[in-house]
Amino acid sequence: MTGSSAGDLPPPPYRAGEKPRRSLGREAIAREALRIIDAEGIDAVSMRRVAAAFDTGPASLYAHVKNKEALLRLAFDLALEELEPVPVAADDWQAVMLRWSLGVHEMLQRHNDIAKLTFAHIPSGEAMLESTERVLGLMIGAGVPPQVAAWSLDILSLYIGADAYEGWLFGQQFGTDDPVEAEAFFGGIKDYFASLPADRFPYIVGNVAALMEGGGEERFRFGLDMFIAGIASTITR
Amino acid sequence: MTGSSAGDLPPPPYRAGEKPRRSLGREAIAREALRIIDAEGIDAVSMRRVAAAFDTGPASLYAHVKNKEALLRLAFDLALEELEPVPVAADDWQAVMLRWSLGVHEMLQRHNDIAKLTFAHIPSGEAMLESTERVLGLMIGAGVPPQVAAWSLDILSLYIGADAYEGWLFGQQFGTDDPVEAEAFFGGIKDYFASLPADRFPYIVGNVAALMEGGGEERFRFGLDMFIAGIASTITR
DNA sequence: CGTCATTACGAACACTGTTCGATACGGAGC
DNA sequence: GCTCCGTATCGAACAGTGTTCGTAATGACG
Repeated sequence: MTGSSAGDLPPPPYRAGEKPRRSLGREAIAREALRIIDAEGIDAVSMRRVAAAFDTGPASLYAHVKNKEALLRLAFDLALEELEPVPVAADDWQAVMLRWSLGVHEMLQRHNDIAKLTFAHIPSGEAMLESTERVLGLMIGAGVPPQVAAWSLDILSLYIGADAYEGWLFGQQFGTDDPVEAEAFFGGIKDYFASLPADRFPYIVGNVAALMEGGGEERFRFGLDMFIAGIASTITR
Repeated sequence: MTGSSAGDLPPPPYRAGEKPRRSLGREAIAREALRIIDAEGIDAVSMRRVAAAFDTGPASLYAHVKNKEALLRLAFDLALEELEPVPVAADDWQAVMLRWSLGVHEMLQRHNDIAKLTFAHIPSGEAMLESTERVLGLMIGAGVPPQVAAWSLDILSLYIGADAYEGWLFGQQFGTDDPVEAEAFFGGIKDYFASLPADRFPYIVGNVAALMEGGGEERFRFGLDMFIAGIASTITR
């Protein structure tokens, strides 16, 4: 792994004023937070819990991190760094965009409910900036109007994060590891839909299967494909 | 300690003289929670706060509501009820869908950060069921494959909720009422983008305006239009 | 040596959601 | 009239939370 605190780039706005003090502090703390997120989820991250990993109290963290919110953002940035960079020489922007989206989605799923931190995150961190730059360039180069390209990137990020978060919430409702209970949960919803009066809700009752099937990766892929196709349709030639 | 009967302490604190006992019922509690959400946001809703509106303690609520989570869901369902029903006689499904989406979006924005409760909510409540039934019927009737229609409704709901939530978060970052601070916030991001090395990030630096402009209603409408057009393109004839 | 900013951290504050146990009350049965 | 019971009420407390304060230790610089 390269130097983790490479500093060619200006620091993101929320880090303005923080000192790049050399101490085993900030990065180690953020990494511990990410570890807890992976193992037990965001709600398990508390200042006391993180501090306990260093055999100290919560007050010790505030010398390195302004907030709990800042700590979580740091942990999120850490997770962002493990995204594969978008290949430089690629030219098929639709394939690149699809692949990049799936990569982000997978990364979010790898880190438990970290998708919750996705919202309202201005892209920051080198990896994210480079991906944005590359995909933006590919789209504009292919003839997508810049405004459309910019908005599309926003919406795409929103969609990826929201789907990953919803997916986690769904997996939370039943034990993901217990297929029996999972079936009971899904079966319950299914039965509820099916039990509706068919004269008032004919389409719901008649399409219970379609409403329930493929709620996971398949649906995500469908939305992705349709969205990318929509972007492509804005190219005027 | 048995000291409770040490002296003649006859006055029952709450029942003294008059009966301030409000009709503490489930609906009243949920309505108060929604009122607090509207006024100060979800994080301001605490059991003590809600209970205080009825001049009592938090324990009193648990006779009517299982959880704080259940309380919030009740409040959310209350907000859902104020959605206008989808007109029965409509036939242009794209117009209906657009109008319905905008209506939901507006409702979410009316209720502060209530969009946070959108995720992983299986459509429940009569209003939501009827909307689902109607829009589903319109799409399928127009030739949209049932699976596409079902997925589209899911994704559409996800998009509406996520955009509303992100919009609230953005409005939270700066005081919505203080345009000076707002400008400072946006200016900060803008400057950060603009300060990136132009040789490494030419497209970001060259499209700062497009990346920042119209982050609100305009972008939401754009995504909506594109998504609906995408659904329409799946109709085979 | 002293100076001084940075880091460490015990203690405390003001909260949070939730549970327990003891009350009070409205009706049903006698 | 009366007891009896299930429900409603709610003070008190528990185990947490994020954060601040004051103080002690640390280490670089002159």
